[in-house]
Amino acid sequence: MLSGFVPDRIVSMTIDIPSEGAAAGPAPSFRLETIRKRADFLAANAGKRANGPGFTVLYRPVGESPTALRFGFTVTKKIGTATERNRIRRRLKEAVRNAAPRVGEARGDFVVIARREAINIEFPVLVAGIAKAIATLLAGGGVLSRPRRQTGSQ
RNA sequence: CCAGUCGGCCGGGCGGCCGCGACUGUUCCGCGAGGAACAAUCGAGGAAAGUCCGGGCUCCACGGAGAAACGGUGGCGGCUAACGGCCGCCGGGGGUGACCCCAGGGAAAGUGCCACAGAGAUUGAACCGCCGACCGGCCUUCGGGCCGGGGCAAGGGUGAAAAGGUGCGGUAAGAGCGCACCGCGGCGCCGGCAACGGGGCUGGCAGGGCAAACCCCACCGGGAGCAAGACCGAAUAGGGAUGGCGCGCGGCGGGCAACCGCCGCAGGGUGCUUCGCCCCAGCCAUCCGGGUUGGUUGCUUCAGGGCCGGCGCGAGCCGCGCCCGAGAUGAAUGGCCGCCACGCCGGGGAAACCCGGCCCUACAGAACCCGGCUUACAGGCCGACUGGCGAU
RNA sequence: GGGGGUGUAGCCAAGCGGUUAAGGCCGGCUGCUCAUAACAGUCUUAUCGCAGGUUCGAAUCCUGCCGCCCCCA
Repeated sequence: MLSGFVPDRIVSMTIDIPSEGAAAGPAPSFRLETIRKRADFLAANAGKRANGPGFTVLYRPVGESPTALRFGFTVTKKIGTATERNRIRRRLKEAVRNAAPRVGEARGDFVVIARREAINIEFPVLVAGIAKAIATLLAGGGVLSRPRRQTGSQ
């Protein structure tokens, strides 16, 4: 039963993020592995989540996964037109590609869910936000995802 | 120079670093399916959009074909694979003009509707009016006057619309009553492929509007859509076949039999008990078929675009000579930066232009492929033409 | 990819060719009450989603757009 579930909010710890050189300088080579199966997205839904500027990150530590680190991107139709959705997803992917190597050896599935504000957020802010969210999740922080309520009983 | 009309085009450029997808090549890894690295090449649009039409392609249905029903289209001719698209022409309307707009067949096939106002609204009428020729009556100064019967539809008024319009004649007043012109109907003639135009004779006029009301006529349309369709096919559960082992007793029914179904008893489980409820058959092996997640294919080179030459007023057609060519699939074409154009502002200059600064760069993302239509769009370029003003 | 519905005042809505577009809620004012509510009376509020067209006349009919909602694969 889902009734006895109490989401324990964990205090978000501040993590040192190298602020200088966020946008300048060539990003280190990093190959982005993306999630493509619907089942993997649904599985990540049950894990912890952390919010950033213009997005939410879901984390699912997968031990036996063949690839150690994978990222998925979700941009729903409600957010905007096709051009806007494309732009948001590409910027988020690039932000992840710039931010991911700084958090060290991460393992598991991360799903980035975009919000509409992501289209106007400065790119360095996006990169820093992604790095912070990933670090928070890897350190065990974040908020547990609430299970979806089935009936409207109060 | 100002104002305007029409048509066509562009939709920032160059470069650096780090990335993405496809294909080809080389190398490496792997028994293999396949994977990795590197290099070269290519990698969004004029609307890729809306999904409003038309096709190709695929499957389904159907003897060929036609009809009914339903839906669509609607001047004529042409273009086209086809179209509700485009071109040319005709007719009507608007504009000084360039030019623009029009669902533009049929109202004597039938049905229906036309509110309010108005006297009258469709086999239509006389409210205010006009007349006093004709008939009757009264009066008379014998000129005529008045009243009634009656005649009329010109004028007023109502309306979107009131039995052709204007003018002259005519008349008591009037009226296609007569005439001229215009409009309309009928019949020839001429021009044109045709829509239609021109002109002749003739008819005094036959008769309202609405078909984006039902309808009639002509023409067109079978349905669904690449998530179409084809192939491969995991785990788990379930289905079928065969074999092995197992399957309490009795009755009834079916069957040659193996066996199957139903009922009762026995047995087991639950439960304190009566009662009640549930179980009473499978397990294993091999094979087969359906099928979900997933994968492969369809999948991009064809009614393709551009240059050139020829034909056509044009839409287009022909010729091949040359050049070009996205293919993703939780979905590639991106992130950051520099310079320069374009634009704006300020300053200088007679001008070309120079210097400094700043901002903007729209609408928007392929999803099987084409032809159109419609809608969105910062800024800019080119050409043709019209009207006005000025100069020569 | 395919299909359906809907848009009328701040809200819910009727009207589907004919004067000036019902009705209810809300709001304003007045009465009643010591006061509020309720009740009674009265008043205001409409580019009929937008743009063209047909018609004498359009919220209504036709065409093209726009927004919102829903369904199927």
